[in-house]
Amino acid sequence: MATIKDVAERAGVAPSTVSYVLSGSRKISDETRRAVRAAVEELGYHPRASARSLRSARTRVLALAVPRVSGKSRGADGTFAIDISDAARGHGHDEVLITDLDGVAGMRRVAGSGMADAAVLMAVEEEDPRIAALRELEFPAALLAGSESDPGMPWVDLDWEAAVALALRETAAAGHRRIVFLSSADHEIDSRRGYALHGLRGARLAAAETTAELRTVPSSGDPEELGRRLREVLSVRPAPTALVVQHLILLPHLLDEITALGLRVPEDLALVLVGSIPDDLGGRRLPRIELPVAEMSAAVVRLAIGAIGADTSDTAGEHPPHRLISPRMATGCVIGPPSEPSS
Amino acid sequence: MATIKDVAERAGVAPSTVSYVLSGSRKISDETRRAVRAAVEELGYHPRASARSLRSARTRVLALAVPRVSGKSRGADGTFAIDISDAARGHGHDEVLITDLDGVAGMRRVAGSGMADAAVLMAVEEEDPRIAALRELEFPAALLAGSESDPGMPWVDLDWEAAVALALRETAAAGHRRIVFLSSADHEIDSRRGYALHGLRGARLAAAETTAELRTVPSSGDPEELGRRLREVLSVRPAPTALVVQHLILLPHLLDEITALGLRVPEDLALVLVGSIPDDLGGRRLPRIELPVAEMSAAVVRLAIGAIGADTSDTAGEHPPHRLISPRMATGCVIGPPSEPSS
DNA sequence: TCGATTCGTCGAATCGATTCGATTCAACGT
DNA sequence: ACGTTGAATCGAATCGATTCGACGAATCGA
Repeated sequence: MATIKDVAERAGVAPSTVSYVLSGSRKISDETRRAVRAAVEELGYHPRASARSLRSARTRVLALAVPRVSGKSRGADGTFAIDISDAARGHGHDEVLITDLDGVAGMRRVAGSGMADAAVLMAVEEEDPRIAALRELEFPAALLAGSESDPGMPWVDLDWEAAVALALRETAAAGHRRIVFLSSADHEIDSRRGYALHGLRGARLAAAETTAELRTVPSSGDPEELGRRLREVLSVRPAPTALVVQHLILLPHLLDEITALGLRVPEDLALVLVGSIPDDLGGRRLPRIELPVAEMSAAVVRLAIGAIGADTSDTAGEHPPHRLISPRMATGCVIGPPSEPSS
Repeated sequence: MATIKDVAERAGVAPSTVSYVLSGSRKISDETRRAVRAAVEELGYHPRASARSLRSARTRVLALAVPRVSGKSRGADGTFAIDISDAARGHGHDEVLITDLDGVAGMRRVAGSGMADAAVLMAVEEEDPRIAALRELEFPAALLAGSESDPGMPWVDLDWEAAVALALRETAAAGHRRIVFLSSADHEIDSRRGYALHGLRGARLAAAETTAELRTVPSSGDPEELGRRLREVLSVRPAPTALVVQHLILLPHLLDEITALGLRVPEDLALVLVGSIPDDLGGRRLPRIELPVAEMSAAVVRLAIGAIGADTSDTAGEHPPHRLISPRMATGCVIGPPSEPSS
């Protein structure tokens, strides 16, 4: 493979001159510049990443720590991984995947060997041990999930409170008077995941401002248990006419249960999803609050790259940037009115 | 961050000695070795990846080229990305994601800057331009998909022919006499995707060896069209009792259509999936031929790493290794018998 | 015509780890 | 007593790009 020396020889200049032409950090005569450019072209020269980052102490690589805890589907994680990579490329960076089962070990490896300039952490739990490790290593990072308990770390998250509130508000506005909110699962609430807690808060918010009857039921990681709760809540009379769902992992199973109850969607029961990606739907058009994956990815990459310059020294004074992404209804889907007018 | 020089100073030896202790490539006395080990521990020393790979011309990184064509769901891609990363770690390698919309440009970038030692290409089409680029760049690679038209490239794929044949054979063995095989979509067949063609061949194979009535219908990327074809094929009388599906992207939509026809699964219609990952199912237990993601990932990583040493010179003689993964039924699910005995 | 300034380019040091001789020192044989 | 062998360690070159100080030539003003 061609090196900068080869290019220099071919152009009849010194290697440093080639470097200046490429970086533009010093003025070079038109004539020389043309000669160098031609040599670069002819040899198909590409600077070697390892040499460049050895010298500059910058790799132009972002590390993405993928969650390995069971729970959220890996499908959404993959979607994020791809969109984050795209966003990183937009800033001239590449992305390595950190999939170590021991997340802390993975962080130590990346930070220690200097393979990346910063990390993006997905699906952060409160009190995530990786965050402590990152802080100890003084490694720049941004989180893809809100984290109240960890000030000093930049993060991005969907405004789950607003998202759930919006979904409920829109459902009520469509004319539904008896609405069920199927929130995050028990175990997610128990482990104090931000999206779970904020979703519940959004439901309370919406309940306070509507005259519709609103019942909140936690979901479950166990399909059987989820089915039981669903049957119970839908058997109340008069029956609810709308179901707003935040816990989408078991969505297909949910649809099976609804079908088994003899209910059609959306004729008998309106179904509204909160925070879904198109992949979840498999070609169906259900009304939903989108999870703006591209927007969140772009934001978290910006924060991670922004954290590279800022050292711990000046972090003391300023508080790091956070970003709550506003929810939107997906375009092209409307919530239908209840079948029996109730006003 | 600590360098090898710091470690050497602290241990009272030369940097080269530290290197020899760490690599074990020369004999070092117990005493010195202990001193060096202690210094490494105390300073938390980690060799810098950029320096190491500049010198050794090895990055210990694999590039994963993620497909950006619409079609196959990104969910499965994400699952593969994670499992491939795990497999790579098992061989001491990390994984960068190449998500460039222009796949060839991405390959050129990685190969040119030497950020990775080899590439893994997902979802390869026949006549994939990336393969030509890789060959021209003499960059080691392995493909995650069979490729008859590209000898000279190692690849791994599920044996789709055997998978479809197995699914049909098992369905017939469960007592079904009228079976519909919903194959890959038109556009996949037209673009000569390996899994599509082999799946069809598997259906022909199974048809030749069974007495059951077997009808093959291509799927469609368009939900409406898919619905039309499904209604048509299920309205034949006497009605088919089993549906074997290879095209899983629109599975939820498919289930909706079946429900809309007033059919229950599996009571009225047995449903068997070919090449699915657990994520596809959302908690449901449907009989299916698994897509052995972990096994395929491990195999493709082995091939990619194996291709690193082997240069084009000796590739001329030997043909590169291929690996067809044998299909298996997922455990814990059985195909039910048809409701009206037909024998 | 001579010093000062500017412009364009070069040479050498640097980043951190690896690796190939070279060197030191002890033990050994004659 | 002296050369020989071998074990353990050191020193220096190397990988490829970046960057700072220096240097020669051209240009300017006086």
